Amino acid sequence: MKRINTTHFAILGLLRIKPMSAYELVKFSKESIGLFWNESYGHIHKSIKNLETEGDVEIVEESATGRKKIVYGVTAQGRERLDSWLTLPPEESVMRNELLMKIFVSEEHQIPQLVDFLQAELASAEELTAVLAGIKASIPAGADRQSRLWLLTLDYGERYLQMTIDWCRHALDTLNQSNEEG
Amino acid sequence: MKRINTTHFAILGLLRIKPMSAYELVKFSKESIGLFWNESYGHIHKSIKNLETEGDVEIVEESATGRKKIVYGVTAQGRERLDSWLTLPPEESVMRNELLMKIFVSEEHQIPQLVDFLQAELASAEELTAVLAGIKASIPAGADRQSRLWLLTLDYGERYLQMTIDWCRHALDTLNQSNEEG
DNA sequence: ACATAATATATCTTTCGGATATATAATAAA
DNA sequence: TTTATTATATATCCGAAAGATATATTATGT
Repeated sequence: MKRINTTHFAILGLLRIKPMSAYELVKFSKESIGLFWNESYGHIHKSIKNLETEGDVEIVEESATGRKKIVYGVTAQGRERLDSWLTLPPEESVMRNELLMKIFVSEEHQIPQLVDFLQAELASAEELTAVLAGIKASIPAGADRQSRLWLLTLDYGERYLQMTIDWCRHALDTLNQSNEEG
Repeated sequence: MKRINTTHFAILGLLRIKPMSAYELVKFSKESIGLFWNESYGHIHKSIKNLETEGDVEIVEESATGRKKIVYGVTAQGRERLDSWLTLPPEESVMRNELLMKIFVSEEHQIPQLVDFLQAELASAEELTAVLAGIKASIPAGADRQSRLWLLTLDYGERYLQMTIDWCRHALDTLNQSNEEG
């Protein structure tokens, strides 16, 4: 079975929302779906060129004067391909959580450094929660259907971060206890 | 800055728990840290050979007769490198959740297929929860310090799945409502 | 007896990540 | 005012990672 370049479809999906340059696309991707969908600049850049060659995206605006900037948009063919891909059941989600992996392979004498990592993780999750709250506040209350879907992904982010915070606190409690017990 | 092959250290960490063949290693990885740490066979196979060349792992057992099987173990040098890597702060966790991405880039008329995907996701999270419960029951109550670390990662898995289940139910409620409203 | 599933190693290609180079415009600091 | 830094912007390279596939043996189920 031929492997699917999912980055292709992520790009089509985001460009359908609004035409963007590669640079803007990377930024928008990070700010909108970045919490649960990782994309790298190198890969996006390569993919967007492939998509252009295949006729799924096209240049809709190019500033010849001043700072160069190439804005891409989705073609009719690209829209069709995207919709067709969206009907396929999603692949299982993959995660690479280095903190969790380190905890699993650590030994007892390494617990103090794990505590440091957990505190940092807790702090960063709390910070991000505040950022999400700000984003949520900026979405109008009388949400149309499209923003209802976005709110669902935002809600996932909030729950994910809260789960992380709760677990970090639990882990810190546990590790501090076992430290005292010696 | 030179990039780090984290698979190398995941392998060292797991092989330190017990010597294994490449095949067993992949299985063990999936069953122990698979929920939050993704590894592929192709990459593990290549990495284990690199590690052998560099002297971080060694063959500890090889069945010449019958079915061929090569069991690897961590060398003293490998243990040192692992411990040194464990002191570094973990990289930010990365995720690729295709379901969430599809929800973000979908349009209103695609909501019915999203409902199907959410139901499948809910069912699979519920199944996995049962599997984790079985694993937890098999760990003795008077846990030593090592298994206390493992319990923490298991606890993370439980919370992650519960969060997923709660969110799926919320999403299904929301989408069914907006369907009725038309 | 036969088919199927589990065990086991090996290889190949494509996808993906991220470091780095280069250049311009806007902003902050000296 | 000049200088330094940050944000915007494209492009390329290479190593890490994913996963499809080939091959062979040993259990297990029908």
